[in-house]
Amino acid sequence: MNELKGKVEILRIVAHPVRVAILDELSKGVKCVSDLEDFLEISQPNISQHLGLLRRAGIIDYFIDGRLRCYFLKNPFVLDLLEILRKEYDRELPGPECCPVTKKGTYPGERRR
Amino acid sequence: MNELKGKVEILRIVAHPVRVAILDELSKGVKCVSDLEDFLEISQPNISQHLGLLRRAGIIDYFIDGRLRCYFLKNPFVLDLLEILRKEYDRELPGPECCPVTKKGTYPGERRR
DNA sequence: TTAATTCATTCATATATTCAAATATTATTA
DNA sequence: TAATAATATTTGAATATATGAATGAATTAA
Repeated sequence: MNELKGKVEILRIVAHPVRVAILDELSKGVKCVSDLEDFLEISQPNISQHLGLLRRAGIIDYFIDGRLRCYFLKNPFVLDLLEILRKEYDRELPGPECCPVTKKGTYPGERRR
Repeated sequence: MNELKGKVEILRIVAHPVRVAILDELSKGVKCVSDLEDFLEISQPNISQHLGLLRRAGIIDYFIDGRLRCYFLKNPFVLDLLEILRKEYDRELPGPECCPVTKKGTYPGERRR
């Protein structure tokens, strides 16, 4: 799970509005599928598909409680991801004026001759 | 850029190995396209397409220096994202045994009757 | 002006994703 | 054992994405 490649794959899986909503909800605690049904506005089979994707990617897992499947978060990287998804970003980055050398030894802003 | 929706869209754009590589490189400083060509193993037109995507998403921008286009990072959320992509995660999350109530008032682990 | 450099755009094709609809599975309850 | 509840799987159609190939600016150098 530590190589970049694996994390990019996780990113790809997470990068869907419904799946982010599911993960955000799971970050508050264990939920069964019908809990999720209550607050997502999509069909149960569709929810199930998203859960399957997330589970096969190792992002979530479940245990069985009676006839409920109780899903929970399993992946610490995703927790950090959720955190920055919730964070406020008010400004853009400072411009590049201060920055390093490009290929041929020019500095940004400096005109090559 | 602050609503969740926009960030999920950014995630979707970033979630590609080549684009992560580009962004990681840009996080070190301004680079022109031919700098990127040197260390990515894909064709220039393909690099250009990825740059175009990233630019249209507001993630990067460029200034012109002679005949070079010097690209730089523009989005602070993406900086945080790159940071957690580089971070080490050695353990899984603790299990759910400690956790909140599911829909019908059962506790995880507790059997419903 | 011509040629070279640097980068972008367009197009075609292969592949992947999304979602709905129908159906299946599994555990519990009657 | 049959019925029900909770959830999963499969299939298929629409759409989106990825990438290579070819081509097209724009700028600069000769």
